[in-house]
Amino acid sequence: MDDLNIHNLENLDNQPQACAFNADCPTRLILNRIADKWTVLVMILLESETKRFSNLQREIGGISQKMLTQTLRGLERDGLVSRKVYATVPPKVEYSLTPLGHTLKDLLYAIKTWSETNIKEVLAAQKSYDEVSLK
Amino acid sequence: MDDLNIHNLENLDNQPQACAFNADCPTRLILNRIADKWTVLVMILLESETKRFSNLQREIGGISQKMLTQTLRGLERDGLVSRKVYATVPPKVEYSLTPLGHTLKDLLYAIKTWSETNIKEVLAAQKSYDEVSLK
DNA sequence: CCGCATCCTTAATGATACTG
DNA sequence: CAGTATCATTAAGGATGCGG
Repeated sequence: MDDLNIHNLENLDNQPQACAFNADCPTRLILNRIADKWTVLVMILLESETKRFSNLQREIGGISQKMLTQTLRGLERDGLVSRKVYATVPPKVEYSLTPLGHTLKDLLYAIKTWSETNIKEVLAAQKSYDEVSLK
Repeated sequence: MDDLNIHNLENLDNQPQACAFNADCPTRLILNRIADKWTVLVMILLESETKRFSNLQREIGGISQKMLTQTLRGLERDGLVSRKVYATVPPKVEYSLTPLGHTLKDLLYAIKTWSETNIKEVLAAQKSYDEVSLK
């Protein structure tokens, strides 16, 4: 695994194919994981405590059962979320962050904080852009 | 604009519809912007210096002209990127981050750093997950 | 050089029904 | 409750050609 195509992102002009900028670099996988519509929301909820499937679905507005399942499976496959099944009737499944998942805490909250801080400015920019486009 | 549905993310159990967890909250727009396949790559390139369209396309492996245009337009609309057209023949268009865009610098680099730091562990987790699934 | 418009293909998501 | 499976729908993306 030491031959992964991971390079320094500095001096990009001298390394046009560096790291994630190379379509074949595995680092792209991480970007595509974070760049998932639901990943951030699911992980922020799991960051504070273990939660059940139905709990997550109730708290995340607009997510379908299919999408939640898909997101959780992807996160589990990436080693960010762990899934614990209780052999009871009815079944009970608990999701939590793995230690690796918890290392994303600061990043997740940075995204949350930036979003909340700058949403108004972004909306204003959109409004302005759209008005100009109408001319 | 003071009536935006932005709430505290703490005590989520008491606020199941808080903020980005509400499908109708505008904060979702920000998540969907960051959760764009190309946003992070484009913005990291523009963070250090102004770049031309063809320059960006050359440096981002795998992005099509259509997707780069679409990403840049979206970022421009959100007030994160500014576009400067030179009325020359042939035309020259320069892209750079706005002051608002620059405020994402730390976040962008946090994503980059986390990705580079943990890519091996994620790949190992995927491999392990896939092997178990085959049984 | 930049990038829009069009057509076409493929991937993502939603809706519904069913199971341990 | 927590899914899986299937089908239908929609959205995303690629390819090509044209125009400022």
